[in-house]
This record gives sequence, C-alpha cells and structure tokens, in this order.
Amino acid sequence: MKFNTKTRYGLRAMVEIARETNNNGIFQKDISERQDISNKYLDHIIYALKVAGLITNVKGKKSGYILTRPADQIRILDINNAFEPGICVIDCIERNYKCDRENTCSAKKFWSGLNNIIADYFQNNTLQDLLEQQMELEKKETANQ
Amino acid sequence: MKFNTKTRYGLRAMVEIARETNNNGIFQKDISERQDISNKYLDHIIYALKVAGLITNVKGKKSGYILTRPADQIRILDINNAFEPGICVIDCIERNYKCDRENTCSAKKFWSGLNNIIADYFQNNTLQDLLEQQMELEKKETANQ
DNA sequence: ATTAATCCTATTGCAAAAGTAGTATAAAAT
DNA sequence: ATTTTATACTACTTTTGCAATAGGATTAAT
Repeated sequence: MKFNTKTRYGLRAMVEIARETNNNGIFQKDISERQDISNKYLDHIIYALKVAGLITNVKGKKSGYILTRPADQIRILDINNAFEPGICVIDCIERNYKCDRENTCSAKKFWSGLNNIIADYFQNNTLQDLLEQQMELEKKETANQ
Repeated sequence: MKFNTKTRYGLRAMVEIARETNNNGIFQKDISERQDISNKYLDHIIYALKVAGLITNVKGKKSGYILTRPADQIRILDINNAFEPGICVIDCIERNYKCDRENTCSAKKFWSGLNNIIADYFQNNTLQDLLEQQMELEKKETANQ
C-alpha cells in the first residue's frame, strides 16, 4: 500500500508553485531543480495539474506557473484527483461493482470505513495548510543554522 | 493506492476461522469454497497467517484451523502485518530513510499524518469487531429473505 | 500403503507504474 | 525574421511488484 510518485511529486510541485504565485510564478525547470525531480518526468506532473485546472501560466511560456485559485481553496484531494480517479483502497467499494457477498461482508465495511477516513483527511487538508507548514519548517531550520 | 489481495483475502479468511474456532475449526479448502478464493492461492495466505502466529491447526492436519487467541485480542494490524512489514504509505517516512529535505518538507508531514490515522484505524479495529459485524449482517440478510 | 490435507519454495505471467524520447508549438530575445 | 528557450503533448521503453500457478515434501488418519 503505497502512494504513487505522481501524487507525491505533484504535492511538492504544488507547494513550490503556491509559494511563488505572488511573485510572478515559477518555471518548471526551477521546480525540477529545487525538488530533485527529472525535468522530463515533471512534464507529466505539471501537465496533469494544468489539465486539472489547478495551475496556469497565463502570461506565456516564460511567465512561470501560478495557482488558478487561492491555496486555501485547493484541497489535497484536488491534487490527488489530478492523477487518480479518486480515493479507493479496494475495488469492491466502488459504485457498480458487483459482488454476491456485498451485503454480508464485514470486510467490505472495514475497508469502506478506512476509505472514508482517508478521503476525509484529503478533503480537510488544503494547499494553504501545507504552505504554512512549509514556511514554519523553513524558518525553524534557518534559526538552527 | 490499493491494498493488496493477500491482506484482503487474509481478512476474510480470518473471519471464517474466527467464527468456526469454537466449532472444531475450519479447513482451508472450505474457506476457499466459501470465499471464492483459489485453494492454491489461499495456501500462501494461510501459511503467512500461521507463521505470524495468528492461527493454528493444533490437533493435526485434519482438525481445521482455529485462532491462537481470542478474536478481541487480534487487531487488524496484526493481520496486515502477517503480509506486510507494517503500514507505510510512502518510503520517506520510514526510519533510516535518508533525505536532504527531511526537516523542511511539508509534504512529508502530510504523509506521516496520513500514515498515523491509517495505523490507528488498523490498531483500533479487532477481529472481534469484524466478527460481530459479520453476524449482524447475516442476521439482517436472513430476515430479508 | 494409500489418501487427503497441509507445508513450503520456486517460478511464471502480467499489468501498471516510472521514467525517457521526440516532435510540435509558441512566446520572447536578438 | 530567425534563433532560442521553455512548455505541450504523445508515444514508447523499462522496471517492478503483485497475483497466481506448479510441484514436490510432509504429516496424520484411514
């Protein structure tokens, strides 16, 4: 049970973009350098985030990426959903999934309970939360040096 | 992000074993039939559960499997851990994982927060909870027919 | 001895994830 | 206008780990 790299990298990329949104944005290649992600692979990440409508580079190719809406209105779930159909820890809890056992399976209840708490966590955390956390961590780190 | 079939099947097998523990246990092949799992594949599941010390067939090969301890003392986490090293949604939150960013990465905080709530869920649910749920669901189903 | 069930290791098959390549395009700099 | 630089988009390759099967060994009851 591991989360995929696209969602992981996507999160980190979004934090970078969020922090530079009020400062003319950030280039893909700069995200690549700061986060140690191959620029070529990051291509896919950025592309998916753009298609999902979370980021834009409206002023042309050399303007850098910015968020399309405030960070507190971007849930982590939105970022996840740029790469995945949603949160689903096990196939049988999806709509339209047919299973003879579905009404008498305590395991299914267990898994759907798990799915709910994960989905809640993704709903309740926003990019703003991560951004604030990020700033705090960096401040702390600077103070230690 | 999907849970693997071993843990899924393992859960269902454990419920079957739990319900038959006070009744001379249950054979692997009967679990296989009741749960529609290939007997050959179930081999691995049962084996892992036995190695983990959760089940036994103490009276010999023809006695059927029973639990080694009461269902309320078997956490779902114990079952998970028969198949997995533990709960870990992303490599970088493991001990000994080296990353330059580790002290200043808000994403890591997010993921380890998620890991905690999942681990808690697995800790707080026991096989007894599933068993009771199971009995209730079956009673309800019988009433509907 | 034979049978029926488990025990245990090895191996195969396959699908999805991770990552690379390459061409097209578009804005900006010269 | 041409060159440069960065993104846009599709296709492809490589890798990995999961799911499942195979098969012989073992054990205990018939």
